[in-house]
Amino acid sequence: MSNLSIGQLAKRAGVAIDTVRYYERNQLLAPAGRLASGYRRYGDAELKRLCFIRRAKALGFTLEDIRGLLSLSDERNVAKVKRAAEAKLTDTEQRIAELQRIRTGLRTLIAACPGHGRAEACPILNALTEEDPR
Amino acid sequence: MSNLSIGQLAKRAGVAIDTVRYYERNQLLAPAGRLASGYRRYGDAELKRLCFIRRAKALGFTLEDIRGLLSLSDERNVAKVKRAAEAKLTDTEQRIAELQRIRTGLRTLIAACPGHGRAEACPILNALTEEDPR
DNA sequence: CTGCAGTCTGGACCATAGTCCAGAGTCAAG
DNA sequence: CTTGACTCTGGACTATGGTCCAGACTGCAG
Repeated sequence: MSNLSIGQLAKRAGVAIDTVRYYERNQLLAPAGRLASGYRRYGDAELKRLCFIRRAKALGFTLEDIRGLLSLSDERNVAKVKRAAEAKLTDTEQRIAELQRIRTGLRTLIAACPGHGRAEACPILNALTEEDPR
Repeated sequence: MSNLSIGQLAKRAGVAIDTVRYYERNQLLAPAGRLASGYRRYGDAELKRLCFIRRAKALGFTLEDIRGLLSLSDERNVAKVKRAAEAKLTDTEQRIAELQRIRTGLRTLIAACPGHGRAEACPILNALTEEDPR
């Protein structure tokens, strides 16, 4: 079992030292122990946990979500973990749909804009300028 | 030409009063003038400008972007406006692709997870827990 | 033993896009 | 004139996810 300083841990997990301490402040990752000097010490379990956090973040989970996932995985409650992943999938799909709506709007405007001439002929400016307080 | 108080302006544009003042602090929207008392007064131009901001935000532009668009539209520089919209489209497409990548990851994990049994059999936890610090 | 790199703490600060507050002053209807 | 609604300012506070800093202490190599 490795016995890592905060700097070594951070390097291995690919995050900043300050981020590790930030996670500790936010109850995501506690050190395995401390030296007499107060220096934090981490083992393999903490390294795995930190990698878990990094990967979950890459999947679009917030730190709040991850706190939940970690407590679930501590409980080894597979059903709850699956439901959390499904909820995050739904959420992700909604975000995609929203962005696609935006994309469609932009494409329409760009396609209709000559890109030169008077501003009055520019549908982008017109679409944005039109009074239409919903 | 209407002569609006900040409250009337905010109501017509469908935003909060504080938001109007926030936009002013951030150089997005200045009042047409002030009464002797210091009360802000707005005309049609400001109402249009505020609606512009609201609509651009709905299209996914940040306030920073919008500051740029507003100065372009002041310039009536259609080519630059079109290029800004195209840049935002590219940006939007990248965000969609990123979320789709996340969605694929989640779907794969969910499909492979039995939803019950031992945590070791849960691919969601395993995928997240695997050591693989890139 | 020296010196430098690493670590400690608490708190300030970053961007984003606001929201809310106190305390004072003002506007307009009745 | 009174009263209630509106507005003024400056600053604090929200959430998210960190980043940076000073000043002090520690660990380790040479």
